[in-house]
Amino acid sequence: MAKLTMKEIAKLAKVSQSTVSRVINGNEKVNEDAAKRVLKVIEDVGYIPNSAAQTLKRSQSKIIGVCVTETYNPYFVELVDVLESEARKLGYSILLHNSKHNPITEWESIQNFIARQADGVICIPTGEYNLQRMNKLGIPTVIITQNHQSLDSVGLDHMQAGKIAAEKFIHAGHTKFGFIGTALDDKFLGYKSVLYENGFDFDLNNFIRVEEASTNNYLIRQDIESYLKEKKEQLDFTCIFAGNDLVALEFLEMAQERKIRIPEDISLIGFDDTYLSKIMGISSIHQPIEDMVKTTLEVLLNRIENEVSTEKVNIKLDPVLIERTSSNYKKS
Amino acid sequence: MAKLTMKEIAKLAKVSQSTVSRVINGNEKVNEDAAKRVLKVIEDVGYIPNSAAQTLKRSQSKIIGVCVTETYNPYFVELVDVLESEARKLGYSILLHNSKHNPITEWESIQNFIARQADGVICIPTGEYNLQRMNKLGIPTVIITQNHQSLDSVGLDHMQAGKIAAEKFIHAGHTKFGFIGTALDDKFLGYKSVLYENGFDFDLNNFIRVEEASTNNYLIRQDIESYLKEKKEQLDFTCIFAGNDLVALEFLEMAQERKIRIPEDISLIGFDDTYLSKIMGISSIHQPIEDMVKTTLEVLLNRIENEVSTEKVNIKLDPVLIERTSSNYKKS
DNA sequence: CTGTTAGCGCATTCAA
DNA sequence: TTGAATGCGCTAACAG
Repeated sequence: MAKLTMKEIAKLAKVSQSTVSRVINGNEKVNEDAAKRVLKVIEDVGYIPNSAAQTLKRSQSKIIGVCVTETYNPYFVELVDVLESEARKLGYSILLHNSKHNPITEWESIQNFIARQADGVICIPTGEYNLQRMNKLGIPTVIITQNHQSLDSVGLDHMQAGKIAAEKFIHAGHTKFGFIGTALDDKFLGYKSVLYENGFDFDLNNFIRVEEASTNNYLIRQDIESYLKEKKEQLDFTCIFAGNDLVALEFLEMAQERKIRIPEDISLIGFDDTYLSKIMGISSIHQPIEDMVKTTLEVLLNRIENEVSTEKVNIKLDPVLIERTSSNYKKS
Repeated sequence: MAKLTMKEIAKLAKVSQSTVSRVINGNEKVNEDAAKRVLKVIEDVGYIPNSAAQTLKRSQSKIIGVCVTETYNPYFVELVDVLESEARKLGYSILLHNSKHNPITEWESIQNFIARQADGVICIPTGEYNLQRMNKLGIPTVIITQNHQSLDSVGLDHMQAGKIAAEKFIHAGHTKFGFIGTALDDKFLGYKSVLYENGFDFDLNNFIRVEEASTNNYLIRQDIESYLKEKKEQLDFTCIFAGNDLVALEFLEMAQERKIRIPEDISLIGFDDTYLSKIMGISSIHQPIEDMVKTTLEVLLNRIENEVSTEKVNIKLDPVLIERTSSNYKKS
């Protein structure tokens, strides 16, 4: 099946090539009879318009470039999944890239999106590295799952998530608090602030630091082990909030190996509410993926369609704690 | 940053547009001085060639369309991940679609790939539905993770996987065998055949049927529950091989709830060797993802570059059993 | 309502 | 070595 062009369809249907274009795009009036003929030929030969040509002509590709940082976390997988199906409903295809937390790769991806004339970009940034450049791109871009003032963004209120976790722990009667995650995380800030407001202290010795780059079980485990080694296996907290479910999971496994009971000895709350937490019975803070995706797409399409460069939009969605067994324990 | 074209680069560098094209593509000789100027301008203004135009002109898009059936199974996620990074190394971008096991969606995706002038297609088919049509597409296509004689394919030897599981169980002293998975699965055939060869019978009452469409924990669980109900909660086997890790996981959870000990009461082997099995300690049959992806890409690129329509290639890779605790038990 | 024409941005042939 | 000219497949303005 050699590739057919409109010209050939036109010849077969005995009309001009522009008429074929008209019936395909269906905006202008075409003689009913001619239209039928054209449609039949298209059907018969299985003609599909060349979108490279359309893109060139229309200066519009109907492509959205999506760049994520990893797919190890099931949360991102679901995000991409929803993104793809929602975008498809709106007539867009997804060009998917995975930066693997590498800013250089990220930038290459963005360049690729530009080269391919993507109408818009949705990005989970690797950090601040490329944000400025992205801003000057001249292509609508929205950040998802995070908030950055310099660009349109829709994320979760991470600060609020931390607060919710802290409140839960405080209400359950805990007095010694732990945190496990990356160094710079609004969740930690929110967590800590609620502790202070309630007269508690956060002891930095109870911060188990996980590297940004620790994106798989094994690496996270190493971070935990090295913490334990440093602390001579002594844990001085009765509850802990984890920056994401992967981290929560590894903490849980580590605890089980050491006969630390969850939640009796240590209560645990994770983040993302992926099925990892579901299968392991880990309480977790839920991110509304569908909402987030739909909102993101709305913001993006709005930028694509009305290029009025109004102020940046920064939307923060609300987190919800999903309670499971890992935090189901009240201190006397 | 308005979008720049070659023409404008040419003007800025005081050369003709074709010269700019020459220095970018670098095949033809260009005056060294002029080349330098062009490169500088490109660098300065951040020019990126419009690949829609290139695609149109070259009849080559450097896009590979990838259509998977789901991303719920982490195995597919990893597959896509590796696919993307390997394809990128080879200068290709991935257009990713998710058919969600719907043949209509699948066909739409393929059409989209054609419209976008994809140079090749890699597909995990939803079934036999679109295979014939795909074959007549005139665009190189290879099936991954499955084998179909009518198209190029690279998959695992599922039959062999079933055999390995059966052998393991037989050697461990089992005499009553179970299987959980979809109805038509070569793994089951392999499994059964080894049982027969060794003088055992497979009792179809021990086949827990999971629907093809049961692609998440909840649906799988329903299939299991309805089986248990039918059998009045009586399980007449001491070992079971699961068609994939998700299914194995649900079986495990169901068993735990019912105080059925794994592996003491029932030994379990899963399939795919995803991290689900790793975190749950489920023995599982490993699929060599990297091998599979690289081989697939090799086959595909070979088709793209030399359109010699030789015989179909059907490659079957070897499965390997990764033993964990869920099968670590010898019947006396 | 329809055909002719121009041109999107680029690679490439042909002259110079 | 280089510029001018052509055309990839399509949309859209224009003239009929």
